[in-house]
Amino acid sequence: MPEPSETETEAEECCPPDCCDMRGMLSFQILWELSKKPMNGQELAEQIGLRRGTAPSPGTIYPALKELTQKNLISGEKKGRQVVYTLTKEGRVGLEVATRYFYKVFHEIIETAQPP
Amino acid sequence: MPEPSETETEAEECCPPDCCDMRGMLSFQILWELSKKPMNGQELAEQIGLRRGTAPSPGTIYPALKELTQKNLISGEKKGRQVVYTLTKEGRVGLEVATRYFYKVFHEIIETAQPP
DNA sequence: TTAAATGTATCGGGTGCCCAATAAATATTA
DNA sequence: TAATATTTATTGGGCACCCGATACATTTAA
Repeated sequence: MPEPSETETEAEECCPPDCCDMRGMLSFQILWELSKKPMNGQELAEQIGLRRGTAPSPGTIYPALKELTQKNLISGEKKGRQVVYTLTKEGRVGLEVATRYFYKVFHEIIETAQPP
Repeated sequence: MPEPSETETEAEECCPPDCCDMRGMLSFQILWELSKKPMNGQELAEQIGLRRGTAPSPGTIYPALKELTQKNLISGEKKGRQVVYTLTKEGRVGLEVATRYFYKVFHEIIETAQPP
């Protein structure tokens, strides 16, 4: 594996700010990622890490997946040594509702941010 | 004061979903609201409540304001019995950084939500 | 068959958000 | 002045998120 970036000037330009806490919305983000494509725990953590700048650790992601499974919003299927998670029908509906809510609360904030 | 809605069919159509936890981002949201105009605690809670569907309680909003004050991101000025909060210069910078981060993490999600 | 690597899962400890209940300070009204 | 209303603030308890460390299961390599 090559050493991280140097030639890659893009890298991640943006990390969690120290002005305010930016935790939260993990389960929401998991549902959204899984709506794009089914994934196992690690890939999911990586995808979320791509957006957040830092990937959630095992102690964060797996309890969240367990919770969402118990709520019947996602379901996991063993494939070899990994567990691939998929949105359930209930999960799709939930994500839709949650997305509308998220839009209502935050869209104005997003719109004041001009893309780089 | 007139009784709440009945003729007003709009009201709030959207509340926190039960599919996933939507807590978090409070201090971020406070900074954003204060960037629109200086406010006291109650008005701030009402404004946030307008977006979220439910307003944060005193036990939520005042500790957050205290924290932000200690971090020198906002500053409060007593006006009669209320304390009017304003963004500090540091707070403005912080909000900008935080907004860029928030955009990076969530803009795709926002964009998949078609406005009602 | 061991050994190493990969992926899943749990544990203990910490923080921010969240509430209802309560208290305290200030301003207004009686 | 005394009672009421308004606003601020704290307390105690709960939960989701977050981490590093550790353990376990399974697959692959030696």
